[in-house]
Amino acid sequence: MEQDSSAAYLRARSLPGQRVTPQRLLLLGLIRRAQGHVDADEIYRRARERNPHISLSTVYRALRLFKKMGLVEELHFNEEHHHYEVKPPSQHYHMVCMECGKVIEFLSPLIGRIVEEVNREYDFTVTGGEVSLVGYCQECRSQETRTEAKLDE
Amino acid sequence: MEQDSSAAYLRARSLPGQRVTPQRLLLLGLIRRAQGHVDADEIYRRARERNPHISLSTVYRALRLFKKMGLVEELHFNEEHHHYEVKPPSQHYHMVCMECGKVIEFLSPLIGRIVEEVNREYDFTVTGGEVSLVGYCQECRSQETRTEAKLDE
DNA sequence: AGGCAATTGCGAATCATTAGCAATCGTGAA
DNA sequence: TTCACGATTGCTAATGATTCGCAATTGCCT
Repeated sequence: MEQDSSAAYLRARSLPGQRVTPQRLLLLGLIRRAQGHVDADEIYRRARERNPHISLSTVYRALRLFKKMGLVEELHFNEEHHHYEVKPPSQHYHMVCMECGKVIEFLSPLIGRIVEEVNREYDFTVTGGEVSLVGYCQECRSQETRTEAKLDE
Repeated sequence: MEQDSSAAYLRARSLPGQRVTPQRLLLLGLIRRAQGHVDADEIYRRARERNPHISLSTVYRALRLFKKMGLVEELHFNEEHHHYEVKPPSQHYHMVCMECGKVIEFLSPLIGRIVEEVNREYDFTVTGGEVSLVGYCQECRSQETRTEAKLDE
């Protein structure tokens, strides 16, 4: 089952000395099966359903490790906290609705072209990246109940 | 002088009831003249040189206001804190070197094409966005002293 | 000039994330 | 298979960035 395949997966890309623990297996499994991006707290919440004693520190440590191992990608939306997703579920990018917060994923061959261009023009070796567009989705655009929030209120 | 032009600039786009204060003028002036992106702490440091009593809260409040007014753009790099820059100094994007942290700005007409594509394909009205590529710059790529930092060390 | 609401400064609060440390548990060698 | 050592965990406390609460100021409209 998935636990096993994660174990092999993890072990295969571990650096020497790195251990495969049940916590890491659980967390990686959760992120893998979480169709899309999740934040640390969501992962923590789901992990506790399976292992009520798991610690938030462990979640953060695992995320940091997975990121360093290249297994997951850290995303920076408009918010104060980060989101994570397995990498690469094919290179895709995000579009966030400023009204309802919905995140739509998209992909475009043009992005590969941009990366090439940057590599060439600026002599920079691009290893990853993020494209986050913001705007309004169709639903939110149609309802004119766009209550403009004042700053201090 | 710049103070005055900023005053006119600010007043012109203020909502009714919004005030033009010396603090806001100072802060906006600093961001405008800060060729490129700066973070809140850097702005605070520079602002104190001119007004030692200015408060960090005021800096954050002004940034939030300027962002809401559309005067500055908030950038999310790999870090825990945000960066800001005046908007739009022409639509451009960023490339961060993972080794030395240098940020290179670039622009590409392809990005406009992506936005159009997204608008069309997903019925999403894009109002802004961010493209952050990461990789290694030429200098860091050449020095093979790429000391790989272990996670816990 | 005068008054009221917007803004400031300060300190404390909050939120996400990280660090310290003793107890535990994978794992490679015997 | 067992052992021992070091990697990892789970606490809890610390940190760093950002926001809040509130009394004191101060733009700005009349």
